[in-house]
Amino acid sequence: MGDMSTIKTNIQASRPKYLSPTRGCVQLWSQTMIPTTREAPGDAQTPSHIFLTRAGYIRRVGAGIYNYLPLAWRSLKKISAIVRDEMDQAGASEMLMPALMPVELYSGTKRDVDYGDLLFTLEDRHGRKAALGPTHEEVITDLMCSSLNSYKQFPLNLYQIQTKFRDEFRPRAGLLRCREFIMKDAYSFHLDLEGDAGLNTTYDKMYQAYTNIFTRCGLDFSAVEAEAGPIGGSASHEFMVNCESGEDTILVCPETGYAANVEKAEIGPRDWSFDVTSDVEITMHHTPGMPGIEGVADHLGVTAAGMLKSIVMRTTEDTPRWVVAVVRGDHEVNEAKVRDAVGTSVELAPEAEAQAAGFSIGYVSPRATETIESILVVDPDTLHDANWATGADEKDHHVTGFNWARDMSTSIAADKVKVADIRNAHAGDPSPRAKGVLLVERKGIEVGHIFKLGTKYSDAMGLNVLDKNQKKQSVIMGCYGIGVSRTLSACVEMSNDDNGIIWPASIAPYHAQIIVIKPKEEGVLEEANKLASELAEQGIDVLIDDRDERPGPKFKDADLVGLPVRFIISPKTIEANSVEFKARLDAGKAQMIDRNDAIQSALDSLATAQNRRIAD
RNA sequence: CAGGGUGUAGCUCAGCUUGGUAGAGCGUCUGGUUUGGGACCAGAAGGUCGCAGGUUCAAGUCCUGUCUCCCUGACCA
Repeated sequence: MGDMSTIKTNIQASRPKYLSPTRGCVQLWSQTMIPTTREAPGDAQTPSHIFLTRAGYIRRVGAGIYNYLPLAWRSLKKISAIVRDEMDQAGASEMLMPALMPVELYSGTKRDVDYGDLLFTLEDRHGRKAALGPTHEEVITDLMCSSLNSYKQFPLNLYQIQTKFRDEFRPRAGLLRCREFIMKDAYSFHLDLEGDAGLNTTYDKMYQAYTNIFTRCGLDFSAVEAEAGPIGGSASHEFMVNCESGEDTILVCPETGYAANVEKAEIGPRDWSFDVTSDVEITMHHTPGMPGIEGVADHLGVTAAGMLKSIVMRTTEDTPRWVVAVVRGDHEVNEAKVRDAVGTSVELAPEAEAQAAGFSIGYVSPRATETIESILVVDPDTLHDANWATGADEKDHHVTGFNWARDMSTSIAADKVKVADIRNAHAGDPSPRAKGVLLVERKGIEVGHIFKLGTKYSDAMGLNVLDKNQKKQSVIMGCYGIGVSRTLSACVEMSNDDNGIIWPASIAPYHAQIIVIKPKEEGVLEEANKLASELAEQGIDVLIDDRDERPGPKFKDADLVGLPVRFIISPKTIEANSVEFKARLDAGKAQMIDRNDAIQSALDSLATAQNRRIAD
């Protein structure tokens, strides 16, 4: 007896995490709800939407609102279990906040305005306004105001897994963008940035926890730098499932692994010089009603890449200063990069005020800064050529043959110009981390986002405590989100073939499917149950397709549902003391294997299914 | 929100131009024949044609309004 339990404990200790730590579950197809369909609904476009619907995981209730049927719910529970496990290990505590909340909570941070129509609001019978939570910064900060009162309580990291509501402008692609969705959101609280109790330590722990979570989910993903918030630096990372059909674009350095969202990606050093000479004379052209780059380029017979685009911005200081940002005509100015170059936050200048200051909006050139007091910021790509087309600083006029050295000698000499990376990066730009290496573009689906919030919410809502020196300090916060339901669909989006879904072992609703051929014949169903029981003993969840159907539809449905391993039991296999076996990953038909090898084949195959994407 | 499309049986769709008894395939149910990659035969159930109003002897079809859902755009887990 004692020996038995010791052995059992050892087996379980060595059992991979994608298997059930206890006995696996065994369920009959005929006794659950798996409404597969031959045809996709007309409104489904993306693979995850089509297959999750066809394979009987989800059904649409309204725009961006879905039923999670038993299969989907099993997968979602498995994802949630992984999330909980890793969050708990990283020192976070789970709790649950309400989805319904008084709207006044949001007016404190002005997010009722910032969020705008994205916030679902409703009225109760007394005419009081309420909101359905899109995230919970306000609720938890409010809670902390009354519960957090000593520096000794830090650091603190709380999370929940809960349904969120966002009145999206356009819900789409099944579970990928919903109005009601399941999210894990965590919030951490600190008094310092550095040190064991500091935000940065917790942030790094969350980064590692997220890496563990998505690895355990069997996803091919990248952690990428995202646009930083109020703190600056690399204070924000997005976790992207790599997938061609993703709507986010990221840029990757193939050499160093540096990866960033396009809006954030830095561009490596580029050669530049103001002293490029040219014989071409500067010439004025009449270009009536052509403020846009494309029209003018056409009219002047140049390409957009041969033009300079000068965007008038201003700082958001108390006494704003003008900023003229110059990039090549085919590039886009990146506001955050201009902010970093200027050293203070900037915004696009309101047209009327810029006009009043003397800027001919739509026809501005770098030369405007010679007469109007302003900061000139220039992208290096505008500085290795000498013959530019650009605005003439006069309504309805452009010039060709502009030459920095010749036509702006005073400003340049006076060192009034800043040369900096101020444009959006593109594939083919130099990597910021490795010399001579070019950035490569990839598509992804954002499933997680970690963020250093700083004191934005604590300041807005008065969350502060006394520190060791009895000084009042604003609490520093971080927040960490995972789209649980989106993770499910992102996985399908990433991993499918013409016949259906291909799950990794860890988040498949069941690990294995047993197809029973001729279940009504004597002993067949019994043999299936016996095999299922043996598999369950190993922590494998089993779905037995016991329906009295012909084999064809059962095979098709099995492909659709996409469980990693499949057994087929029939009078034939029983007679031969064998069983048919097929991994979902393998092409072709099932192979006859010895009945005694069944369990080992399943275990091996599950390991392959789980690890293949990570190996890639 | 802007632009484009859509709504007829549980699902996929035809019928609308040219108004006249509500259709097909799949699925479901019954009986029979079948049983290894979405079988066959016979039968059955199932729709106030998104909703409201109008034109007409007569509207799924024409007109007006309204709603739904989908696709393309800025935002986001």
